Amino acid sequence: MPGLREGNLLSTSRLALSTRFDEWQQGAFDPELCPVRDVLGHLRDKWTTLILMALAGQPRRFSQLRRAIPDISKRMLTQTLRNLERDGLLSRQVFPTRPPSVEYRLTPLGESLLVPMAHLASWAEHAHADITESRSRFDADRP
Amino acid sequence: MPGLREGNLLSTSRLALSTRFDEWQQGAFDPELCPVRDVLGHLRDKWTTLILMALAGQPRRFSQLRRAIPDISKRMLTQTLRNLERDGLLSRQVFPTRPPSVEYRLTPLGESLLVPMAHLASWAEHAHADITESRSRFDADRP
DNA sequence: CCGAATCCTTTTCGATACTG
DNA sequence: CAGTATCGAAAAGGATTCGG
Repeated sequence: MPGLREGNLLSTSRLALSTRFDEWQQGAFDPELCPVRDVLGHLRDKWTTLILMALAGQPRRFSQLRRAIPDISKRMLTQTLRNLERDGLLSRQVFPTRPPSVEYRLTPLGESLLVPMAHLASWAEHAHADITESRSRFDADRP
Repeated sequence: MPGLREGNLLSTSRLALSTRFDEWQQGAFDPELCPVRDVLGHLRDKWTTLILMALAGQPRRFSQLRRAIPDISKRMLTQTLRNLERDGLLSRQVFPTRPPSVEYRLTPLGESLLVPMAHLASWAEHAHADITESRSRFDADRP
């Protein structure tokens, strides 16, 4: 009975999120008491998700990542990789070759993030048609 | 056997994400073929998640939302609400009172987003300690 | 009470040039 | 190859003012 299960899942999610919201509100949204904003902060930036996806299947070297994500600049790639390494979501291994090569791979913690990320991606694909239609309707009403 | 189930879930997620990445790469990351970036774009901005959480438990009026999220400006609240309304994630109902009041509530589509959002929030809370520790270690190594 | 419009500050991002 | 440094453009965000 998928309807019932979905209903329960929704109630649970709704309760979980609104309860957390109330708690953070009590604490005036102190980052210490509000892990989500702190932890998920980097996921919001432009390239993080794409990099994590590129590394989901296999480890890659710096220039392989550049080729995999053609429109990223060296600067942004470096910066985003640093942040992810700092958070422990990926590890950086330098091979002492000439010229040097550096390989990036997801840590177990980084891989554990793939699970909720895949849920979200799946939701996005599912909702895409509805959202596109809603946008058209909205834009049509006001020129 | 939770270990096995987690393992399978991880494999599935990894495959799903890396496959999607490959597909988008083939299409040069055309937004038409890459719904996630398009759909999830607004979720990345500073206030969207907080607003959705504030509305998860109950509908609220504009000024109630301002009080619920003390450090948001009127401008940003208006703008973020507009984007969410445009995407069909929430609905806006005007009551013809004096002075006017406007109520915002999640649509079914908006509520369906709560489910993956709750997963992600749960992951963030779970990973918070690891990430904090990783950051300390990283920062300690380089002054 | 709700929100549009304006102005200004801060942050983010990208192009370029340079190093081991 | 894998970065760092610097600079300027662009976008996001905030404060303020005004109007229905």
